[in-house]
Amino acid sequence: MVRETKIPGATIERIALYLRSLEELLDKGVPLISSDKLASLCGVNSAQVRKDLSYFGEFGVRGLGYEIHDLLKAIRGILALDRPWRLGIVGVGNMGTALIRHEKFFKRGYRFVAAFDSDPEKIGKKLVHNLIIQPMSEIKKVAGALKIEIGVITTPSSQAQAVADMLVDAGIRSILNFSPIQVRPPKGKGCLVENVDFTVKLDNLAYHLSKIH
Amino acid sequence: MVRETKIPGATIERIALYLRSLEELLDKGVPLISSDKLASLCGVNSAQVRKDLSYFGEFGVRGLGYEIHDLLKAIRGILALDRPWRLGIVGVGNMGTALIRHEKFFKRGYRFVAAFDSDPEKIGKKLVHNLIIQPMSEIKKVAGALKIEIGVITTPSSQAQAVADMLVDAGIRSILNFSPIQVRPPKGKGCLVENVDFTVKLDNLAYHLSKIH
DNA sequence: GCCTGTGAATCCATTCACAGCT
DNA sequence: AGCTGTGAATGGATTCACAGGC
Repeated sequence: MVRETKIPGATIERIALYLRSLEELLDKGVPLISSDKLASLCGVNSAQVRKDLSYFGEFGVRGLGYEIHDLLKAIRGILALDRPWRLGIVGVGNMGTALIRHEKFFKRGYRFVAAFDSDPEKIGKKLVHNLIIQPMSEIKKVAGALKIEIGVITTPSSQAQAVADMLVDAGIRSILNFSPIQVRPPKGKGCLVENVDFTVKLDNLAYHLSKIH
Repeated sequence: MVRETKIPGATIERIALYLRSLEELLDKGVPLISSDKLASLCGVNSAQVRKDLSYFGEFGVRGLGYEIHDLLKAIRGILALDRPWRLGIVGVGNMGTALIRHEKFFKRGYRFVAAFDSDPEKIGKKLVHNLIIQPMSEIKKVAGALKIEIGVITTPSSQAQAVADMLVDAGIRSILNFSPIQVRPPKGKGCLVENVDFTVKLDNLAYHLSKIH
């Protein structure tokens, strides 16, 4: 039963992965899956799947496997995706626009409730229904009024740290940073930061490619 | 001296991170840095920095620290960023465009030499100098002719796996996948895949936020 | 005194292997 | 027979702590 004893960070990441495969399976009408099948879909070991899930409870049936519908519901509960999350995005360039248009976000409960940019040309532009680009000076006011929970940074890297500071100052405790610098949260304020630095992934590929030959 | 004995994957990722901080420091004119300072810039332990670097040689001076210019050169050598890498991108939507315009890529030696899309409307459009959108049917021919080394997938997720298969079929052995499904390389062909699934990172934030309350 | 490089110790994560349920 | 749930074993990665050089 939902033991709160030190759940590995890697487990949470994988659970999010299982969610994706399970959603797909349910769409295809598959009702049941074994840890073995799910594992190979996600490219992990089957004991890993079972152990990961076991941190949160017993969701399977011995001899049968997991009822996909139920497991999905359980995972959505675990990841707190059974309720909407309110996002504010800073930096409406190509990357920002791509994220806002990303249909999968909405499906999973992530709602962009505000968008900010420093370019005066862009202020006032409507992105989608209800979402109008506002100046960055409004962040503090808007974040409070709209109860923004997660701040997304898609500015050039030169602005990224300053934007992070503004977000934290506005009371936001969770940041997803897409700019290719490591954003550090102001110490103390207990702000979570996830850096999505894909240039690092590219460097990884380059390294491994150069080893192969 | 460059011992090839099992270098942890995490070490490579961090070395790429150090590279970013060091580039910034050099721009600022800082000539020297200690493992301690570099560590806190990157949010890691200082012993970690030293151990990571020690896998590849001895780059520091006891009592002083690391000469940034030299260390940068060494790291670029380690990550094989001392030569250009030829990329092909498939899917020229907002995300693809954002990547192509990303100035940091070019600076680090990554060159987009070809772009593909399935939308007939987009075929023939010029993105930047020399880069014209081609139909996906051309992937195999073009990949060989232009010696594409890394394939970047920025299509909708429904197309991602099929595109990956096409890339591998075209002889590409390295894929960076931005679509929010886990792309699996066709078994056997020794193809490296890095998945940049930022929806997973968001799920992570949601999970941790919900714990804090 | 300052700071690197590294074996040893610790911590964390993955995998094995099997008891137990259906 | 089939498959889950989990302690025990293994394997990796991080951190400690200190010898050694500037």
